[in-house]
Amino acid sequence: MGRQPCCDKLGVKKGPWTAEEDRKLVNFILTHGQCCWRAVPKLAGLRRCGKSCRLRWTNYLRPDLKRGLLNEAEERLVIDLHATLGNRWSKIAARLPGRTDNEIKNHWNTHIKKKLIRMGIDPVTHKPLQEQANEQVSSKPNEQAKFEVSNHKTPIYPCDGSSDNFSSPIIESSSTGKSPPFDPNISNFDDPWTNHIRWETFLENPSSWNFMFEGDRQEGYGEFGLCPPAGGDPSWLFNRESSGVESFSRSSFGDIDMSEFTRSTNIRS
DNA sequence: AAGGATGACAACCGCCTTATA
DNA sequence: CTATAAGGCGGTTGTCATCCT
Repeated sequence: MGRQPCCDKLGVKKGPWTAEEDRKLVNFILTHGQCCWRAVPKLAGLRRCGKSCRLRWTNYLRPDLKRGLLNEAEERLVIDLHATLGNRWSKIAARLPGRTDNEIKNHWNTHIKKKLIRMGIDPVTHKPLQEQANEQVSSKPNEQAKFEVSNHKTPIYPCDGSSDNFSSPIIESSSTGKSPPFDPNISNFDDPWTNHIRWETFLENPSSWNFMFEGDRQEGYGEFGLCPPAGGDPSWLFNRESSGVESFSRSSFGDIDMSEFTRSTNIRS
């Protein structure tokens, strides 16, 4: 037999929470802490599903939540993270203290999406809409089309805080007519840090990428879309399919110390 | 003033993964 | 090992407030 059902579907209340229900839930959580959500409605005296209680607490009642609209810096961070992570709202929310995945998702759909479209940027691919239209017009063999999707560059948004609206993204190079972006022999990345790494050294010297498996770092990389296979081939990083990232840069490695890595790979400049 | 359109966001739904009997 | 519920997540809908005609 499996577990018992999360709640009795009959007699469960739906719809907006009342102040009284909020008070009961907050009192219960503050007194007993977060435990088995299934048990919460009964113990707290609520006619709600445990799932509904969890959602209400995590999205609205948690005392560490920030209220109000996302500020400009938070918005920029959301856009940057979305370019790397896509619609993985919980991962994005994990990088914004006091914000919930639901809140960020709502803000994206109601504000940021429209703002990007007004700026001529596709909110899904983060590419200029014009560039995308051109790509669709020119018919290409499937493999080439697939490559060009993976070859798109994450726009770089100016962070001078000078404007309420963002400037158009700076696309540092065209995505067409180039070898795959992760080809270490070309090292023609848009990100200066990435471009200055001697990737051939990285591939030839397995110890230079051991830093990826120290401590709990691997989990951290997952947050940025990087999922290195333990003991595998370092060239995994250059393969979008296996690494799971559209494009990577210094920020793809989070805020860890990369000095040993850059030293061992003879970083240029 | 009425009512339709739009914006904002809370809440629900359904699916997937993980945990457990 | 299997079946099934819990928990988590992303997509979608519902509701209320405000704006516009």
